[in-house]
Amino acid sequence: MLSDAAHCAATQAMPVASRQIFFDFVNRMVHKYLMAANIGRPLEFDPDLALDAAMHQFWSKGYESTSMQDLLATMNLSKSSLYQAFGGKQQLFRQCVARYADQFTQMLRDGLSGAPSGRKFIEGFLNSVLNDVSGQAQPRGCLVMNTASEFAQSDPEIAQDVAHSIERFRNVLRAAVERAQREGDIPPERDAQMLANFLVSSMSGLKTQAKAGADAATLQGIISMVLKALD
Amino acid sequence: MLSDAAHCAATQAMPVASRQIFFDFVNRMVHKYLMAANIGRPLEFDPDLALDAAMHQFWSKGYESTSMQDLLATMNLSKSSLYQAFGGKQQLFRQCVARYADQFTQMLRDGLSGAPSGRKFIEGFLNSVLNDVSGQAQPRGCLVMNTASEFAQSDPEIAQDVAHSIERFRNVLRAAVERAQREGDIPPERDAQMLANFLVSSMSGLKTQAKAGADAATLQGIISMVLKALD
DNA sequence: GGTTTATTGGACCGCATGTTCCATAACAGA
DNA sequence: TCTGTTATGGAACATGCGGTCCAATAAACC
Repeated sequence: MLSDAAHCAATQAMPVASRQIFFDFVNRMVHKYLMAANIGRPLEFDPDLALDAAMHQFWSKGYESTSMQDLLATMNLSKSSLYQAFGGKQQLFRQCVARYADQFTQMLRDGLSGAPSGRKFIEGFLNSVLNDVSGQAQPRGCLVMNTASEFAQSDPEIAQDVAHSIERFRNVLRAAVERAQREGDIPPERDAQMLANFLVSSMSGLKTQAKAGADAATLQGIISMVLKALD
Repeated sequence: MLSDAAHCAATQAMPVASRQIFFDFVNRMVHKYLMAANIGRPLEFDPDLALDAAMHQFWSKGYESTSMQDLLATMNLSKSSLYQAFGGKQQLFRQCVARYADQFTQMLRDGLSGAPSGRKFIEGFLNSVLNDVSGQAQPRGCLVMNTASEFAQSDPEIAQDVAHSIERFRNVLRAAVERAQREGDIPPERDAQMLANFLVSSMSGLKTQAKAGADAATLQGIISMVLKALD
C-alpha cells in the first residue's frame, strides 16, 4: 500500500521491532481513509460480522485446532479476502481475542450498572456459568482464559493481550465489589482488588470444571463456596 | 502378531466396534508374555522414561502444538519404535495423561499421609502453585485441566479420562477435608465433597491465572481467599 | 548354526496446512 | 471511455503433518 521508497526511507531510523507495527498502523489508517472516500472496489462482506464468526470459531475450537478452511467456511469469504482484510491466521486471532474482551467487558459493565446491587451482580456473574452446561452445546469457557491456557507465556504479544484483557475484567469486578461494600453487602475492610482477583480466578476455575464435565449441582456447590468467601 | 486366519475366524461373530479393542487387548497380552519369556529382540529404550519425556512435552505444549518430531526428539527413539510401542500420537497422549494422573494422585496421597494436619496439607497444596511462577520455566498448569480445556467434550474417550482423573484428585482432597474436620480445623457440618470440588476448581483457576501471567503476590491473595472459604 | 521373533532406521505416502501470487472484477473519478 | 485503485477467486506453493511399510538387524531358543 505504501510505496517501497517511502517504506525504505522511513524505516531507516527505526528499530527493527517497531517497523512492522508502525506500518501495520499506517496502512490501516490509509486503508480506512480510502474506504471512507469510496476509492477502489468496495468490500463484499461485513468485516464486523466476519470477525464475529471467526471469534466464535476460535472460541469453540481454540487456535491450533481451527484451520483456515474452518475460518473461510464460517466467515464466508475467500482466502485472499481474509489475508487482505485481516492479515493472516494469527493476526486474525488476536483481533478476535480483542473483540471478545471488548464485548465481555461491555457486557459486565452493562450488567453491573443494571443490577439491583453489587452483590446481586456478582452472584449473577458466577451463576452465568450454569448456562454453559444447561444447553446442548458443549461449554467453550472464556476465550481469554482459553488463550492463556493454550499459549501460556510462549508468545509475548498474546501474553500481553491476555494480561490486558484480564485487567479490564478485573476492573469491572473490583467496581462491583466496591459498590457492594458501599451497599453493606461485603465488609468494607476487605481488599477489593484481592476479591476481584479471586473472582476472576474462581470464574476461570468454574469454566474449566464445566469443560471437564462437571454437572450443574457440582458447579452450584462451588459457586456457593465462592460467595461465602466474600463475607 | 496374531495370524490373519485367527483374526478372521475370531472376528466373525463379533460386533465391529468391539473387534479393535479386543485384538488390542489380546495383542498386548501376547506381547507381554513374549517379552517376559525373552523371546525376540529386546527393546533398546526404557518405555517408562520415554513415556515420561512425552508426558512433559504434552504438558508444556498441549496436544495439537506437539508434533511427532517434538516427541521423537524428547523421547529419543525412532518413528517405528514409537508406533510399535505406543500406537500413535493420540494413544500416546492418553497414556501420558493417565501417567500424569497416577503420579499426581500418588503425590497428593503421600503429601496427605506425611502432613502434620489435613489443614496444613491443603495449605501446602494450594501454595504449591507459587512454585510455578517462581522458577524461570513458564507455568504449565495441570496436564489434566489443560486437556479438559483443549478438548472439552469433543472427544468422548478423553473426556472420560479427564473426568476419571479429576475424580481421583477429588477423592484425596475430600479425605484431606475429612481429616481436617476430625482434627477440628474445618467445621464438621461442611459438606466435604463440596469443599473438595471447590478446592479442585480453585486450583484449576489458580494455575490458569499463573499461566496468564499473575505474579506471586496476586496468587497469594487468591489462595488466602480460598482458605478463608473453608472456615 | 538355523529358526523365530521383535526392534530399528529410513524411505515413502497422502494430505492438510498457512501463505503467496496473479489475472480479473468492480467501483470512483477525470 | 479511460485510468487508478482495491477486492475477489482460484491456482499454485512449500512445508510439515501423522502414519505406513519394508529390508536390515539383533537377541534368544532349539
